[in-house]
Amino acid sequence: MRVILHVDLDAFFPSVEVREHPELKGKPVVVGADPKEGKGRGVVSSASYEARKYGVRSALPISRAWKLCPNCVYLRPHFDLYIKASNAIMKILKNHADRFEQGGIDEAYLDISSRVKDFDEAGEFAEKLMEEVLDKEKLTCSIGVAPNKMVAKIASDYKKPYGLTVVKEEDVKGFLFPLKVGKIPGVGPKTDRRLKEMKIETVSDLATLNPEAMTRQFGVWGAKLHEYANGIDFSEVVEGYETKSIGREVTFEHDVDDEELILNVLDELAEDVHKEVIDCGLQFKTITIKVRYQHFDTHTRAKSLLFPTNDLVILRNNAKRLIAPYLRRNKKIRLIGLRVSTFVHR
DNA sequence: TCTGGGGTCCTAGGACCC
DNA sequence: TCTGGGGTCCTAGGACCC
Repeated sequence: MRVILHVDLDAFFPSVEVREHPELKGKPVVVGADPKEGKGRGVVSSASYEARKYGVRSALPISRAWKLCPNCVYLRPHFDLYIKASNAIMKILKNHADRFEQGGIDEAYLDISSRVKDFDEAGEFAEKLMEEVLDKEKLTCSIGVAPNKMVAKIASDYKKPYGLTVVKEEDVKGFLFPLKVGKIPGVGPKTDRRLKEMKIETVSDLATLNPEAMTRQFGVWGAKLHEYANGIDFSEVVEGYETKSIGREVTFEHDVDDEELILNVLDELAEDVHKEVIDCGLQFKTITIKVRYQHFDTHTRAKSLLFPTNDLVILRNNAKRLIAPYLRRNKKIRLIGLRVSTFVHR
C-alpha cells in the first residue's frame, strides 16, 4: 500500500515577510501588486490569515483588496527571499521521503510508503515533519496524508493553517463525497460551472454518475474526473523535472498603442528570456509571442525554427516579426509576452 | 468590477509522410 | 468523382495551478 504526503506551506509569501519583519506579526499582510490607493493594476499574490478575515485572497484584484481592507499592510513580492526559504524547506522534506516531488514554490509530495507501517504511524511521521519545519525554518505548513497524491492534496487543504489531515484507505470515499466538486484539483471555474449545469455539486454527485456521461461531456478528462471523484489516482511521485518553456510578460501601466514603446519592451523581454536560456544552458526551437488587447482578448503566435538556437538576435528578430501583425490595429494593447520552448539540453 | 506573471497540459485542425 | 489509416509536427487557443 502507498502512503503519500502533500505538504503545503501556510500563506507562504506573507509568512516569510512576517518572519523577516517580526513587527508585522498579527497584522493583516497582503503580498501582491501596488494598490496605489485603490487604483492599482494587478492582483493579490497571497494574503495572511489576518487579511483573509477581510475577504482578501489570492488572485483578487488589488483594487478590490484595497476597498475591503485599506489598513492592511501591502507589500511587493520578494521572490529571492521566498525561493531561498522554499529551498531550505524542500531540502528538509526531501530527506524524509522515498521519493520527493516539488509541486510549486510552496508545496511538495512525499512518498513515505517504506518508512511507516500504517496510517497512524504516518500521522505521527507528518506531525514530526511539521514540527521540524517550524523549528528549523520558523514557518508553518499543513499536511495531508492519504493513499494517493490527489487525496493527499485535498487533505492538506482541509485544515489550515498548521493542520494535519490523515485519510486512511477505507475512509477515502467518506472524506471526499461531501466535498464540493471544485475541491478536486483540475476543476476550475469553467468546469465547475459546466458541472453545476449538469446538477453536479458534490463529489458524491460526480462519483455516482455514469462514467460514460462524463466522457461524453468532457472527453478523456471526464473519465479521469470520475476516477478522482471515486478516490482513484495511480499517478506516482516523480523526482525528475525538465523545464519545458521559459517566458516573460508584462502588463502595461496603461493600455498603449505607441509602437516604438511596445517594440522596446519586447526587446527587454527578449533579453530577459535570453539570459535565463543561457543560464540554464538550453537551446530553443519555438518562439511564441502573446498580445492582450484592452478588453482582454488575447492572441498568441508561434514560429518554429529549423534548428535549435540560443541566439539573442534571432530571438529578437523573430519576436518582432511575430508581433508585427498585431500592431496598428486601432486597438490599445494591455500586455505583451514572449516565451521560448521545445528545448535541446546541451 | 477587474482580471499578474510564472508555468503545464490538452485539444483540434492542417500539413506532410509512409 | 472520390479520395485509407497511422504517426508526427506545427500552430492557436483554452483551462488550470501556484
